[in-house]
Amino acid sequence: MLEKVKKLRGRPRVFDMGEALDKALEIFWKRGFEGASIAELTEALGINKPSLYAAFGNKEEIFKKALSRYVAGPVAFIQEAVNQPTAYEVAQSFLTKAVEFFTDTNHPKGCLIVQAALSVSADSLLVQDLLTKYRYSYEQQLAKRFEKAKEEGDLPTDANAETLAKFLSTLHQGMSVQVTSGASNGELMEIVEFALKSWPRTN
Amino acid sequence: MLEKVKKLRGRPRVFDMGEALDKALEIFWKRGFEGASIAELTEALGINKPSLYAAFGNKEEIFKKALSRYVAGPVAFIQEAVNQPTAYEVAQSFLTKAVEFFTDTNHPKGCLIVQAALSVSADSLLVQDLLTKYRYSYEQQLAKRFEKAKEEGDLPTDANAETLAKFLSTLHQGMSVQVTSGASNGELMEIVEFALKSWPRTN
DNA sequence: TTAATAAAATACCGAACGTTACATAAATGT
DNA sequence: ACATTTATGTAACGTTCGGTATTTTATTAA
Repeated sequence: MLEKVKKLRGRPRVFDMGEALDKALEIFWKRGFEGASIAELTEALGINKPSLYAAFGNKEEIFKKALSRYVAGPVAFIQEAVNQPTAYEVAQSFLTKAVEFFTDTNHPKGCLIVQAALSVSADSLLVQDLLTKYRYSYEQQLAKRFEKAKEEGDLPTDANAETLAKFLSTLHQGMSVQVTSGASNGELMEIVEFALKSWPRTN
Repeated sequence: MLEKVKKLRGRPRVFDMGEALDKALEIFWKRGFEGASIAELTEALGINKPSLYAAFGNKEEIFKKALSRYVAGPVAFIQEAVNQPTAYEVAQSFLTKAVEFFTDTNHPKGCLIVQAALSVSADSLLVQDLLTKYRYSYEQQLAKRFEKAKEEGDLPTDANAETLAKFLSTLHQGMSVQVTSGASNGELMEIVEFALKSWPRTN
């Protein structure tokens, strides 16, 4: 069994980079990109500003690296949803898992990608745009899955895959707002149940 | 016909306060509460900082006064929706007018109350909370209207007025995010049409 | 003509912002 | 032992932040 710790030269880092990024992620999640200050980040991480900059780069780069952890970890449930056997189950899985995620008390409420840079100053338009593109790419994953469902006869041929995907995406984004405003798991689940009533099926 | 302009003492104000608030509103609408800087506000208004502070107070008070114009003007369509004769028409009016409003090119896209203070620093939690309460009060207006619809036999007795209201509210908030991300009037209208398919009716 | 009033313009306040120079400490390679 | 490498802590950088003290200007009342 190989030891992965190859001894590095120089003074050893006193903090774990992964843990540090997770803490930074939590701050960005709560405060948004601009609402999170470098001072708040370094305080939460227990390190000094030069250490933060040396390890991760400037604020935008710290955010992007925290975002990578977010999409690799918490948000991976989207893949799980897309892999469901039927379009209905894809939609149901996507929405219910989103609700579970949003109301999980182990991390800040709501969705980082939805909220972290919705309204920003002119300095942060690149970050705003980055998150917009992330949202769209997730929506497109759903749309492609529903196109496949039409080919498989699982959705009616007159169903609009893009509209269904955008409908789910819109509900998801709205629920993210709702949960940060205090909506409960139960309330959101009722919304999900109602929203799925009109889901198109072939039989 | 009485002249309303009673001559005031002192140097006359060179800007119109209503117009100034409307311009401030537009900045807050685009940038959010924290994303809008006093410098950007004064530049847009064409006045100096002391004039702004003397006329309206500090940043939070300027925001609140701009917000008052927003709820009295653009957002008045909610009253119109609630006054529709049936629950279905209430929902339809609410969503379609929201889409028209969101995509109106005469002002920034999306909803100020949804977006202006979703993710903020610890300094602006009061503003964040204020907007959350506004959202909830609008949702409650819808819920009360649907309770009335149940009494009138316009909605099934087993319908949950709160859930229906929260469903509409969630869609509204999600569409606000969608439109700031580039969604078109047509795309949102398709979502609205789909969302209304499962609306409960008594016959 | 002068006093009183109120807004304008200039110029500044301390604090916080993101970011970095610089000297020091702790490890390894030779 | 000593050079090299890399992270650390302190302390500062220039800029922007929200907010204001002070002086000047424009108007009305007396």
